[in-house]
Amino acid sequence: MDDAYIGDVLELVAAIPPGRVMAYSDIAREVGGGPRQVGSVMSHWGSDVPWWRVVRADGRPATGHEERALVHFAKERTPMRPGGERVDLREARWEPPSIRS
DNA sequence: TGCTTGACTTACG
DNA sequence: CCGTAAGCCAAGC
Repeated sequence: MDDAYIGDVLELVAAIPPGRVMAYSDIAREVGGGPRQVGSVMSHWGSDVPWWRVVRADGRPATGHEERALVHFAKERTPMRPGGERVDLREARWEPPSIRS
């Protein structure tokens, strides 16, 4: 768990556009490591980035932050599934532009 | 060194 | 769709 890794994760999270989200597994595939590591980084150093734009694989917000995340989702008009508890990943999932040609 | 833990996933029934 | 079980990666004790 080095600073470079932490920086990569936070940087990527900070790059997620409003109204869009990324799953822990998505971030893990981008920066390396596993989803749990990404979760660990977020829990320790994610307080100053748009953490609510990082959701679980099923579209539910991070454990322990469901309520606060929903407020932000409503404010950003994030596409939600019927029921409003989970993000509609099909619509809101964001792919970093770093894939370049 | 070995076991437990955690902002997680995926596979199954 | 829901709950359970197993897999995973690294850190903490």
